[in-house]
Parts: sequence; C-alpha cells; structure tokens
Amino acid sequence: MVRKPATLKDVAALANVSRATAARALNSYGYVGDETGRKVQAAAETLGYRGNRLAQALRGGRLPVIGCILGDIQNPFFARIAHDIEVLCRECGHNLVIASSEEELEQEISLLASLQSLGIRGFIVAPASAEGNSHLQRLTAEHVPIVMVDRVAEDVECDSVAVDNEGGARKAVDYLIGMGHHRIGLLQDNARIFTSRERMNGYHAALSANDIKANDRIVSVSQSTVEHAVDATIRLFSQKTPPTALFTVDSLMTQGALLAFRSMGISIPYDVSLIGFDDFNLATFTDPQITVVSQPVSEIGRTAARLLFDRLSGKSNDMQKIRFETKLVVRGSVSHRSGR
Amino acid sequence: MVRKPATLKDVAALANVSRATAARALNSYGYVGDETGRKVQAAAETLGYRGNRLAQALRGGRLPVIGCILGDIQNPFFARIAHDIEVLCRECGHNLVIASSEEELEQEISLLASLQSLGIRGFIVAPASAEGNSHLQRLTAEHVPIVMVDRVAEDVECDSVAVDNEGGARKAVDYLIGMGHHRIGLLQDNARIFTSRERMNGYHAALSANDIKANDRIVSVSQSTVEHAVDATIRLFSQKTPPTALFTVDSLMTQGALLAFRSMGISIPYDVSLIGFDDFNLATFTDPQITVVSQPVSEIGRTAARLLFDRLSGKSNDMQKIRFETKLVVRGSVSHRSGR
DNA sequence: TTGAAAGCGCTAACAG
DNA sequence: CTGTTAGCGCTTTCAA
Repeated sequence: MVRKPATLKDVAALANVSRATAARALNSYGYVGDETGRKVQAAAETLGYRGNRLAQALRGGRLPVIGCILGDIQNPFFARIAHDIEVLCRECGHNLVIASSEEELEQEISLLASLQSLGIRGFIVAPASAEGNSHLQRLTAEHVPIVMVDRVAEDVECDSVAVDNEGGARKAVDYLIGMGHHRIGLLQDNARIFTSRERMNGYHAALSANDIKANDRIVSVSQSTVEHAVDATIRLFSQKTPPTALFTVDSLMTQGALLAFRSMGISIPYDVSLIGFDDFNLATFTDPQITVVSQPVSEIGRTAARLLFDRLSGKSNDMQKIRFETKLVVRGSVSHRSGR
Repeated sequence: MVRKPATLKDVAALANVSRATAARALNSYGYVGDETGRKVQAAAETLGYRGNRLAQALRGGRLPVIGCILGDIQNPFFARIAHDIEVLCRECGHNLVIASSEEELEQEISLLASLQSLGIRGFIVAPASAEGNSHLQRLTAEHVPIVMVDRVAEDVECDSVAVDNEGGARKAVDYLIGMGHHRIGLLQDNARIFTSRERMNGYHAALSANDIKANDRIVSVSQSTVEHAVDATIRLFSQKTPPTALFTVDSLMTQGALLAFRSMGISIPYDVSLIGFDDFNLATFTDPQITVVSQPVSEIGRTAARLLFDRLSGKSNDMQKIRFETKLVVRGSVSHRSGR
C-alpha cells in the first residue's frame, strides 16, 4: 500500500501520449491539441499527479524556495518579519526556509552555503555582522539575489530594507535630555550588529550635540535576550551613581530592563526613566506604559520580500536601499528631572 | 564573472579520475586509494565544490529538509517551538522550512502538498483541525514521517507531542471555583482546534464536578490574536451580569483580555479574576502578576524534532504519544470572592 | 501538433 | 581500487 507518487511517465502512459506532450499539457506551453490536453489533465487528476519540483529544479532553474536568515525568530520583531515574508512568498508560489544565525557569523556562513546547495532561488538576510561579509559578496557576485533586512552590510551591494536607527535613537536620547537627564545609560547589543551600532551612534550624537560627555561606565553590552538584559541592567544600576535614565536598543532588552527594575525595587519613572527602541505588545500593559521608538514593522518584511521577487522577475534594475522612518511614541516611562 | 558552481564532473576532471571515484572520495564510502582520495579532496577544495543536494535528492532519497507547519509563528509559543526545532534540525544536518497554516485546513493541505513535492524528508505539524485529516492520513499511509506537535489529530496514526490540556484547564478552573467563583467566563479559540477543545473540556469538567451549570453566554470564541481577544473580552464583559472570573485558553488571548480590562476600567483582581493557559514573558510585568497554567515549552519542540529524527533513522518502532504535564503557577490575578 | 532523444548532477551496481 | 553505465523525473530542442 506504499503508492509511490505518480510521475509524469505514469500520466503520459495513462493518457497515451509521450512524456513531452504530457509536460506541455500540464505546464501549458507550446502547442497541445485540445483533445489531448484534456486527456492529459484527466489522467493527471486520476493519478493525483503532483510533479517533482526536485527534478524540475535540477533540469531548469532553481527550487521555488526563498531562504531567510534572521538573528532570532523568538524576537517578536523578527517573528513578525518572518511571518510577513512567508505570507508574501506563499502568494508568489514559493516556500520559505527559515534559519537563525543566532548572531554568529560562522553560522550564517554555513547556513548560507547549505541553503545554496539546496538550489534556493534567493535570500533575505539580516546579516549578523555589519562588516566582513565576503560570503555575501561572493553570492552577489554569482548573481544570487539577496535582500538585506533590518540590517545593512555596507560592503555588500544589494537591495536592503532598514529603518533610520540613528535618527530614532537620537530622538529618544534628545527627548531624555530635554527632560533634564544627563546620566543616560545605554543598554546595547554587540556593536558588530548593524542596528546596535547605528543606535549607539544616535545615542552618542545626541549626547555630544548637548555637550554631555559619554561615559563608558553607564553603557552595558548584552546579548539580546530578556535574561541577559536583566543581568546587564542589574550591573548598570548596582553602581554607586547609577544613571537616571536608560535607553535600550531593542524590545527584548527593554523587557529585561523592566524585569530588572522590578526585582531591584527601582520604580519607573520615579527612580529611573526608560525609553526602548522598537515597540512591543505589552509596552502598554505596564504601569506606567513604556515610551518607545517605534518602527513600521508591518512594512519591513513585506517590502523585503517584494524587493526580492521584483529582482527575481527581473523587474527591478538598480539596487534599492530603503530606509523607513521611526517615531518616538511618548507614553509614561519618562519623568522630568529637575536640577543636576 | 558568473562562475557556475563547480560540479562533480569538474572535480573529477581536475583530479583526473572518474566521477564515480570522485563521489566515493567526497562522500567517503566504498574503496578509495589514499593518494587518489587526497587528490580529489584537493581538487574539490580549489574549485569550491559544494555538491548539489538537488541532484543527490533526485537520485536517492529526499532533501535534507524538514517541513514545519504551525498555526502562527507570531504566537510566542509557536515561535519558541519553531526555534527549538530549527536548532535540532541544524544539529542533525537538516534545514527547516517553516510555513504557517493560519489555522486554515485548506491552507494546511496545500502547504503540505507543495512541501511534499519539494522532496522533504519529514514533517512536524500542528494540525489546524482535530478531525477531518485525511490529508495527514494519506501521508502516513505513504510512510512519510510526521510528528504532530501541540495538537493531536485523533484520526491520524503517528508520533505526537502535546500537553495535558484538559488537566491544566481543570486545575485552573478548580482553583477559581475554590476561590469562590461561580460565574467563570471562558475565552476560547475555535473548537476545531485541538488544544482549544481539550481546554474547554477541562473547563466544563471542572464546572460539572462542582455542580455549576455551564452558561453559553459567558463563553466567547475568538481568533487567537490579541486584537480579536480584546473584542471578545469586551463583548463578554459588557453584559448585565458579567463573569467574576475569566479563563483564557492561550497567551495571546490572555494579553487581549488584559488590554480589554484596562480599556474598560476593569481592575484585576478586584473586579475580575484571571487565569490564562500558557505562560508568557510579560505575565510577571503586570501588576498584579498573572496566574497561569504553564507548559514545559522548552521540551515540546525539541521532543518533537527528536521523535522525527528517531523515526527517520528507523530507531523508533511503535508510535510515541507523549503528553507533558502542566502546572498551575499561582501569582496575583485571582482574588477570593466571598458570598454569592 | 506530437514524439524521440538528450541531459541537468549525482549515485550505485557491476565489471574490470 | 577504479571506471563504465544506467537512470532518478523532468524539460526542451529538433524532427517528423
């Protein structure tokens, strides 16, 4: 009872035509007699013919599959992007392979290689590192379509979709300064990561524009998970003179900071003010609600996928480097600090 | 400058051996001379030979790819599972195709078909519907390895990993009743979904064990998104005699209920008590913290993937139907209700 | 309008 | 130990 899936040969046999004819009828190209066409269709139907994409891909082009390499699918930001990409892929008759680099360059490289040997049609990548992307350069040199999402590797020439990270961070820190804060802590990801780096730049730009000199002791680096961020926040706020405000570079870190503050008995916004980059579902559940820099997250994934399919269909010509604006969403986690 | 990737033929030519020998050397099987082996390796190295999985798969078995069809990757529960599955796949030298059924049976069917034609090795599926799974039956009949995760389709004979939904729900509702609640609302997903159904059963079991008769008016059905759950909760609590407690069947719904309560000015746990099925990151951020039924989420994905690889390697014999226990995590969202 | 035949890149008998 | 050969399922010239 182990029926092997029907092949084109089976269909052709049942319809009494050659394999070539059957293929023509099924894929509707070339000349096929009306009557013959119907016969083949019927045969395919009864046999439940599905076609073998593997064979098709081997023969002609590549598999109708897109590869997507992101940092971490558990980050709601990436989950949202992955979801949107998947929907668009489906609309375009493609499937999506999702892989996570876990922010390791090595892993990104090996993932890319293994996906490429699968005969995948194109990639959407959030590069783990802002530089040293010779593996991506090689792919583009071989004309494998790549779109970078959320992060831009400056040394790779391809389409990209990102947001104005520096501007967003700058708005946040400017706002904090405007509220009277001078000791503004920064909780950031590894500076190798493009977004972290740009957001850090925005932070520094805001400080120096306001004649505040940066202080390494109130900058903490942590992996982008809630747990790591908790530790980093505790380190930061266990100092003798802790910051009066904190800027966190992504939503997982913001949540970690929140948890840390709670466990340390530090209350927002009285003891400390907080702004996070990237909005998140529960930012409005807490009391007070959290002020954030929001990104147009619903646009990012869709746009990246659209760029990729445009390129696959040869529609687009020159590289598109898209940057979306960010917005400071003021809620209740920042208080005015008088004096000093 | 468009170097086509090197093929086995190229390697063989460069090494001055036949393709068969080259293949043997590269895949290290059969007899290969020491010297020859080295020559081939070197040739492969210089050419950057990668091998074409497509061709390998066409010839022999299937692609080293696992397909994973879940309800919604944006649900943190599924995101976590997908992540864990991906990690295990990678350890086993496989890639992961992720697709979302969006809880539509039709979509699940077409997804499965399109993935199967990709020559995928096995599937991990959270069936959109508890019944009517002839598409899954067909696959198992063709000996395509399938593992069901989170949800079990009773009419399909394959490995599965799920939790004790009924027991978990029962514990939650028993607890509410023990705290003096009689009008306990239920916010559930479509009853076609296995987990929703089982959790609903637990709810009803608890009620009838305590001689409380069920009341349809305080049961609300909604899609599992925060937005839909907000609306459903508002409907539920706009009645003349609203429930004094609410049990929600998943974490997105719990969050929706939270938002709805906030917008309606209903305060937890004074005006209403709340228990949600499935713990979530921010359940401890709110004030009060939310009491939940927690699942061993870190085990579920890994276990499912392990079952699948065991089956692929022929290690396992009879079907494994694994059920994990759930745990009631008491926090602060339930208050005692005296009288009535 | 249809069929015959070649071949995508690879592996696995089977000879040698 | 190595080469020859056949063929996985499909598409696509080229002839008929």
